[in-house]
Parts: sequence; structure tokens; C-alpha cells
Amino acid sequence: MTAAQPEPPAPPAPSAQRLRQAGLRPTCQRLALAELLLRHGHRHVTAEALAREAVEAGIEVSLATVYNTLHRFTAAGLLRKVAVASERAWFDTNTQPHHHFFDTVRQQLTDIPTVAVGTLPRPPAGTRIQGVELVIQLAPDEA
Amino acid sequence: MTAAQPEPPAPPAPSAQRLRQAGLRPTCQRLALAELLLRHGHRHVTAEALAREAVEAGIEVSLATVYNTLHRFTAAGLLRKVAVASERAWFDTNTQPHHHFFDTVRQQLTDIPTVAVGTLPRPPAGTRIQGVELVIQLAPDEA
DNA sequence: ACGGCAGCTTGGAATCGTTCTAAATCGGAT
DNA sequence: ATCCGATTTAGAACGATTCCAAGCTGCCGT
Repeated sequence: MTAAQPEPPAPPAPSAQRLRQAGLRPTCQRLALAELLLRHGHRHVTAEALAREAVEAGIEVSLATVYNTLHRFTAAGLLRKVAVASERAWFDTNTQPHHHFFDTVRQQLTDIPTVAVGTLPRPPAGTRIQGVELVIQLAPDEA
Repeated sequence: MTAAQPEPPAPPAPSAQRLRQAGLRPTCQRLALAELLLRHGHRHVTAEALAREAVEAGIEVSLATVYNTLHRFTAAGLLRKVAVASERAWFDTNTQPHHHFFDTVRQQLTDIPTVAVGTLPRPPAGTRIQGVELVIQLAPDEA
């Protein structure tokens, strides 16, 4: 390519901006992970799975950094940690309140189309409601 | 006490019978744990907490046995393993379907008086619903 | 451009709940 | 009493996650 171009600076990938706005330095690892996570629609990931995916995509990132990043992103509101009883911790790129199916055998988390949860009970004295998680556990059909 | 008594055999503790009916040998460890668990109303326990309680009650039982016992009791339907996102596994002596509050700071599980969950969505093809868990996470009031 | 520094990344060790293992012990039918 | 399979147990092993200390790297002011 010619070096003469005034170099129309590639419009800053939205990821970089989102990170900066969240007070996070857009390092290459974070950018790469953000691409994987936030580029294509909503996703549900575990740390291990994301690390594997990154390696397969040719991104050099340590498992420790994947954990750090998932936590930072969560603290910054870019992700939501799903409170599901699983061997591994799950993170969801959809931060809006919604609920999940969890396949306990295949260890897979997916969104529930829609469910209505009735009026919530008043929390015990001295406490406040931090979150509400409805999980429908699935098992393979015994067909 | 006098040894002359015809020893009116203490009416077999219900625990022993319940264990036998469940196909579990009523060993002393199991009986002792069953007493702790099933004697006084409904309870929510973790393995570690139950082991500690047993030791304090003068019962000699290893942590491994507490784990074994909780699992056996669960398989036998005497307990229910609560699917809550927690560092530790929780067991509930109330096996009826109901839901929970989980205090994420104090790490305490309690029953929710009543909540209505609307009609459940149809499970994805090839799967069946294994359980439904609604957990309301609590945090201490910021007062 | 350059230096400096706080923030970030990293391999490896450490932690923690839980499960596994292999050997000793126990319960209960014979 | 004896025997055999079920149970218990201490300790090792495990897997996910966090911690640590050392080395890099964005980024800001110059």
C-alpha cells in the first residue's frame, strides 16, 4: 500500500472507545477479548472457553488476564456475571435483566425467551435485593 | 440405673427407619447427621458447616463422610441440593419445590415465603426441564 | 521523541471446596 | 461367630480461581 495517503485513521474501533469510557486502558489483550465478546451479538462464556477461543484466534493472552479482564469488564458494566450453580463462572454480554436455561449435562447456558416472575417478596430487614436469577435446569431428553 | 429392667426398647428413632426405608444403612454417623438435619424443622446447610456442627456436638465424623452422606441423602430424596451460585454447595431439608434468598455477603440461604413464577417456556428440543431455581440475591442494606 | 510511572500482563505458586483412593472397619444376614 | 459387601476415613488429588512478584506498556507531560 502507498505511504502517501493522509492516513485516514481507521475510525477508532468502537471497542477502544467503550473501554476508555469505562475507565479501562485499551490494551491489546483487552481489545482482542472485547472483539471476541462484544462483536457478534450476545454471548455466554466461561473464562476457560474464552481463553481457548482467544488462543485459537491467534491472540496471546494468559488465563490470568482472561479472568482479570472478565472481572474488570463486569465491574465496568460491559458484562454481567450470571449467578448460576455451575462448576465454572459464566459471563453474559447481555447486561439487561433476563433469565437462563442451564443444561447441566452439556454445561451450556442460554437465554430464556421470556418468563414472568411474580411480585417479589420484601427482603429481610437489613438487606436489599441485589439481583434476581431464575434458572431453568435442563437435562437431555431421555428418549 | 438398674439392670433388671426388661429394657423397654426405646421406640426406634424415626431416623433409623427413614434411612432404612431409603435403602441406606443406618450407621452411627448417618444417624447422628440425620438427627442434626431432620430433627428440628427445615434447615439449610453446607458440608463444612454440618461437619463443624457435628464435631461441636461430640460426633466423630470425617468431612469425607459428611460429603458422602449429604449426597446419599440427596439421592434418596431426604435432602435437596439447592442450585445456587455460591462458593459452597447448599443442601435443604425441605424437598418441596420452593425458592430462596441468598445473602451473598453473609453467605446465608433462607426460604422465600412465596413467589409466583409465570408459565415456563418450552425447553429446547432434545431437553427436558430438570428443575427451576429462583434465587433472590441479597446484600446488606447500605444504611 | 523521551522518561517515568501507574496500570497491565504473566507464569507459577497458592487456595479452597470437593472428590478420589486404598485400606481399615462395620452392619447384618447366615 | 463368621463373612462379605457397604461404609468410613486420612490424606492425596483435582479443578477452578486467585494471588504474587516481576517485567511490560500505555499514556501523560515535557
